[in-house]
Amino acid sequence: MLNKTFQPQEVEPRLYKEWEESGAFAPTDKPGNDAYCIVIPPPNVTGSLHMGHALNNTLQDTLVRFQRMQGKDVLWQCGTDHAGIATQMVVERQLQAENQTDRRTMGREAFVKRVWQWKEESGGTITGQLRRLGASCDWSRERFTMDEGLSKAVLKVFVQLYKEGLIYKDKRLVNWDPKLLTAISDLEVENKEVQGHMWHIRYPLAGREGEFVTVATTRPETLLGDTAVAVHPEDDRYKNLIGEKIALPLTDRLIPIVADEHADPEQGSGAVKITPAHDFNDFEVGRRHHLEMINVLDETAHLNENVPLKYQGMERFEARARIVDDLKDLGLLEKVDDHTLQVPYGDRSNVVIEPWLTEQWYVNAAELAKPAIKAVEEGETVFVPKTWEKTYYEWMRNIQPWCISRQLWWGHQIPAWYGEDGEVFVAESEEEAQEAAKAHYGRTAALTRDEDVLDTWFSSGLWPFSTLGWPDETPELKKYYKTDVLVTAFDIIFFWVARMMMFGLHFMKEVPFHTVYIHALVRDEHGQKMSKSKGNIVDPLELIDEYGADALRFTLMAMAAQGRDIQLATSRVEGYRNFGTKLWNAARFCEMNECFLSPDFDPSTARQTVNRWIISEVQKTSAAIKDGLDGYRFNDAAGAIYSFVWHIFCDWHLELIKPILNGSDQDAIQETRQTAAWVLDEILKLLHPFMPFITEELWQRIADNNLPREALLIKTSWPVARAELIDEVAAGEMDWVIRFVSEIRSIRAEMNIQAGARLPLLISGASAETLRRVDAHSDRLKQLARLESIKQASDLPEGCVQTVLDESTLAIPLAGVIDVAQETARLGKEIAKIDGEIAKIDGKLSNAKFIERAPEAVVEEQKTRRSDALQTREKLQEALDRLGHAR
RNA sequence: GGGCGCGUAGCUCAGUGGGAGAGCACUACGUUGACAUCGUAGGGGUCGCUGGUUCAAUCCCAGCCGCGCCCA
Repeated sequence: MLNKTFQPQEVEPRLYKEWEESGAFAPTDKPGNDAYCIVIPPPNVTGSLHMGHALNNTLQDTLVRFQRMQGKDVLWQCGTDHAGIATQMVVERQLQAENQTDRRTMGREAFVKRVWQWKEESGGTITGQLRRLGASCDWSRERFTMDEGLSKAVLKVFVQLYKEGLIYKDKRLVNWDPKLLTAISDLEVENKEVQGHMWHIRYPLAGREGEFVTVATTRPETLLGDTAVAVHPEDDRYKNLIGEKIALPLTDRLIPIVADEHADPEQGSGAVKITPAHDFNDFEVGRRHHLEMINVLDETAHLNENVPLKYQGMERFEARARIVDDLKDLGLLEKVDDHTLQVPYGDRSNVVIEPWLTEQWYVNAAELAKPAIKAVEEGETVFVPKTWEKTYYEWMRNIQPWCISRQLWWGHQIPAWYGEDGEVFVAESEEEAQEAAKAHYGRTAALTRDEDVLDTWFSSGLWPFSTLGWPDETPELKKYYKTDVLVTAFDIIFFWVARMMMFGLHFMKEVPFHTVYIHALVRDEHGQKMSKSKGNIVDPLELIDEYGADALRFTLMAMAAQGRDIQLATSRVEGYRNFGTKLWNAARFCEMNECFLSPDFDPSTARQTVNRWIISEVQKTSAAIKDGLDGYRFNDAAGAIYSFVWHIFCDWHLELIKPILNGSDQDAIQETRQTAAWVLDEILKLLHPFMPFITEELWQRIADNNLPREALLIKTSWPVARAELIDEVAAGEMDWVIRFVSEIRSIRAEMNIQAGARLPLLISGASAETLRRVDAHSDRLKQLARLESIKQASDLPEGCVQTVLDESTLAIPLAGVIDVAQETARLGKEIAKIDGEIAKIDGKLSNAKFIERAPEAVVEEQKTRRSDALQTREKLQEALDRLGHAR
């Protein structure tokens, strides 16, 4: 016997273990099966599960379970990435906390060893949390971006791209993180709006005593690296100064005034200072005018030896204050305005990023982007919702060289070796580099390896094929590439999706997936983005603890409408936990009533209308779920199963069959029990991808009463909708029964009739079919509407409460009991409502153009609606008239 | 400045060129031994505003107002 409620805490770990040990998560490897593959967006190995992961993996797991049940040979390829900067930071912080040491003191080898050690200890956190969510990925194939095979892939890709000229070294401005002491990519920079100042500084003209050009800047400290002042070539105020020199304040340098369209005459004074080594725009100006590039900052953003002695060694913001003071003393500070500006911050370090001149490795992303753009244009890969394709194009068509080197120790070390003269040898191993060097120098040479490592996304960009074994030609690679769908959030379209597309096409000559499903961002219930600093994080694990994994999963699914963010309210999670309880109790009801599935039960042989009807509804629901999931409309799929289980099966079917189960017709009892058990079984299958735990538990518990199951539910076949099981006649008849009961319940409640009182019911004006239905369903009509009797009457007595059902009038004689005024008001309201509807339809039908131009079916529909409404109105009017006689 | 998206019930959100929906919250009443993590019934919306297209607009188009996000 089932308990009153489902206990997720007890059941979830047990079932998960059972699934995993049974091999249910691994591909079946049966020949002839269609392959279906999803690669997981690898979470950071340092990470822990947040709501975004919960949504992302719930969607994937639902798809994967659904496809698996449909007989596909499913691989959900899982793993984690090494998260270069983030992981290195974590370990460095630990070192500092523990023994006040740092990585430089330890040395590279010891440090990297320490990171690996940490990864072994805590790298399992997030995978354990994914298990709690119910994720059915194939753990036996779990990969890590730094493991041997994936590292081999990275080497091969780097070397090949280098040989093809698509990877190269260049000296240009990068986004430099002066705290982490590494370059980072454009994408790792977060621009924040801050309140700052605009300093207007007078730059004295050389050889023209007392004359100035005023420039405005938000970064006065870069003045020391200025190598020009630019004015717009068409700006009449400055035309005559082009070619003149400025005596750069605080230095002894003379710098030219150049004409460049970068100077905007509308902005400030129209003249701008040019610091090519410290500003991306100025860098371009500098190139155009062959200006000197003076780097005035060191790697920690302190002023270096290229500035006057008094400023050397000063921190950048301290230097700013000092320089402003000095300019003021010299009378060169014209004014200071308040100014809002965008300041670049490192997304990991949260310090202000410096554009800094260094030599780094780059990928020619523009070249790799070309086929990646074309593949989406031609529909080889489709984004769902489609609107994200615009975002993808926008980024891909304006793509910049991708800086891939990082001055870190944790990551894939760049396979480049340098000879003593700086000659570079790129090779997959030191031996090969040595050979190349020998060929080059004609002798054995001492080589040193490039110290830097690669951007983490360089390795995760290979994920869809490196995890399948590439560069080896494994059976998995052959079978599962290209993969099916990538499920991810929009914020990593650039970081990851774009790069997988580029690398996939370049190395596999085929897109990595045919569909990219972009899901929502999960926000808090007020629409705020969840963040630690706001303190509005909802921890998915806490929700799982409180409501169970199924409830959380179903909530996310039900709210995962395309193109819209999810605002998560715990009341919704609670509601879907209740849904699980509802199902549990329905199963309990079946158990109590001995509704046990018979292995040879054939739903097409059911004879009872109520059974034929529910069997039809199962088919419709199954089709709706499949439609929803196939179209990535998860909320529609979830809604279909929810309303079927609660509002059709529980609210109506189980109530409607009670009179049969409690009756004496043994054939009917037998058929009804088997049908109910069969429907419950179908429900478990249909709901399994959404709520895997409760369904699997019920699947097994039901078997205890019945017959042993051949397989776990996770391995059971999906119930494909069968059109031949849909009986529209039965559906129409049960719809009538439901409306009958609802009408009576409604008037009882409105007329404040005692809930328990059994009442006699009179029916008049009924057609032969209606009378047949009354007869066929009298037991259930009487029970659900709390009626003592149902009798046909040609004349209704005075003092009845009345309602209209199609052509017939239902009346409850309550002479002397009902409040005539109240009933008059109620009927009056009904009539007014229907009059409104009739008026609206008449408006359309009297419009000649409507008759002329609207499709015939629409006109017909309106006519039918009108005559139905008119019929109801007449009946209601009659009822009202009768009431009048009672006065 | 460029781009994308969103304004539908008190709240959170679906939806559609032709009869306004769900969950939660709210109100009333709880009978029928599956379920109070429940049942039954009910109230509640000028579908942001203004124009246009159309026989017909909450839905399509334009403008405006408000909000969010991405990029510069």
